[in-house]
Amino acid sequence: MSDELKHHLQQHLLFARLTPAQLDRAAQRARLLKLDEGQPLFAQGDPADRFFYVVSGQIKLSRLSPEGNEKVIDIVSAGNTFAEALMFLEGPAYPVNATALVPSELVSIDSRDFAAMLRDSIDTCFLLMGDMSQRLRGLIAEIDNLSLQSGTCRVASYLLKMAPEDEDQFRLDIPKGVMASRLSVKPETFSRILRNLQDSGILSIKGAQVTIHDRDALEDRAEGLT
Amino acid sequence: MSDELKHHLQQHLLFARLTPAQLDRAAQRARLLKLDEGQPLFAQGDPADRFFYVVSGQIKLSRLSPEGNEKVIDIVSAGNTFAEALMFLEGPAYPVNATALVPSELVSIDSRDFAAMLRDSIDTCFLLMGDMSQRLRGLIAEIDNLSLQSGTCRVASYLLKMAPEDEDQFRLDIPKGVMASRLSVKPETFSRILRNLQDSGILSIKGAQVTIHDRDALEDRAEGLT
DNA sequence: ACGCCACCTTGATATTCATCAAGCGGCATC
DNA sequence: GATGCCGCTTGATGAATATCAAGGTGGCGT
Repeated sequence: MSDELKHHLQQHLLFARLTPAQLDRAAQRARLLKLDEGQPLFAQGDPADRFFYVVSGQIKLSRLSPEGNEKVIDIVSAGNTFAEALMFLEGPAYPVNATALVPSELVSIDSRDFAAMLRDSIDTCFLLMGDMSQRLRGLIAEIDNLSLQSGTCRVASYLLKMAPEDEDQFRLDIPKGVMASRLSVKPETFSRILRNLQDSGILSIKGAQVTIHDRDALEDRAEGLT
Repeated sequence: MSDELKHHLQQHLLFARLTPAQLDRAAQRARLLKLDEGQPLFAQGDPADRFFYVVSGQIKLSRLSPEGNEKVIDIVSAGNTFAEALMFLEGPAYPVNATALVPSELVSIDSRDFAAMLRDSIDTCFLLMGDMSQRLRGLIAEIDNLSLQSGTCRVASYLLKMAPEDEDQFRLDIPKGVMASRLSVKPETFSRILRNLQDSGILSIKGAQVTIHDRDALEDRAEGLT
């Protein structure tokens, strides 16, 4: 049982530099959990004493406005961790809601315990700092996107990011409504933007199936050149 | 000379847990620099091999869109560091522009050197991780603000954050145009929002001098209750 | 004190996007 | 196969904010 956990954890960079003894200890304190589709993991404001590694599935991180509007901050997919940066705060509370988009398996790790172990693994500290650094860069890019770019730009660049390099055809792996919120547009607007891109002959969409016809034009849209 | 630098650095948490020898070494490799009003420090995309501590003045961090629009990400004031999180990235490039808003003094520190020193000061690692953690939380709050709140909300909460707890009168310490960009509204819109708040009797503004008449009402606006 | 310049304000208009309301279509259930 | 639900789409309208275009206004140097 603990072996299965170890096996999972070893997949992730954060655990790569631990000694076997440390990994054992981490695995002993870790728990495997399964979530159904739509099942919440934690809510914004809950005390944050654990962080998570996604073995399989997709976890939606979102925030709720007082009026009840939801903004999806990110979708975490298999092989990634989340909430690990909270380990270092004083009275840590999760700043977001976490919900499974599809049936998912997670490993949950005790933050305090892991932090204690970090003191004996400076290499892991550095890995973790690199990780946080990238997240910071990502969030700054996100803010840039939100304040400097139109909805169309955001949709276009997201599609480009989703699309495999060498293949013009692919499937959207998350519901359009969720994707819309991720990009900070309403579902209606998202739909219209996609329609617009189709009418311009840049791509076509059938359900979740996307076919890009003119990648260059799509890149232009992503840059904001009408 | 190096003593002056040491004195400055000791003010900041990041250097609090270094041994005297480590602090000496950091100070030797550090440089003091002065910027005139409006003088750029680095540009978005420049190779990022140093980070900075603000001794006095204000540094504006901003991003530029392809069309030339500027979005102010943050204003760093005396006693704070910035760009330290880039230390852990591979081919680090500054993700923002940095410019002095007023004549400023900075200490610049060699990232690679400091990172090397970090290996011998796990305590400092933890301080740094706490620091990054807070920044992450701040950026998430920022994204929340941008996508879930109106311009008026953002202005109202910013004013509340600026205002001293116990005093209803204070001065805006940065130009309104810069503040507008910080809050992701155009200067015209910013001006109109302020006018609106004045017309509602919530506050009055004369130049940079702000007087809050009804703090409760301002808090309501900040929450989005019209 | 004068004039200049940068910053801010104000007004009129245009654009983007949200909201409201309705219809469509697939998919699961019965 | 009918029923109903949910997610998506489409249309019509409205609100928030940007843009364009003129004025203020204050600070600063001469």
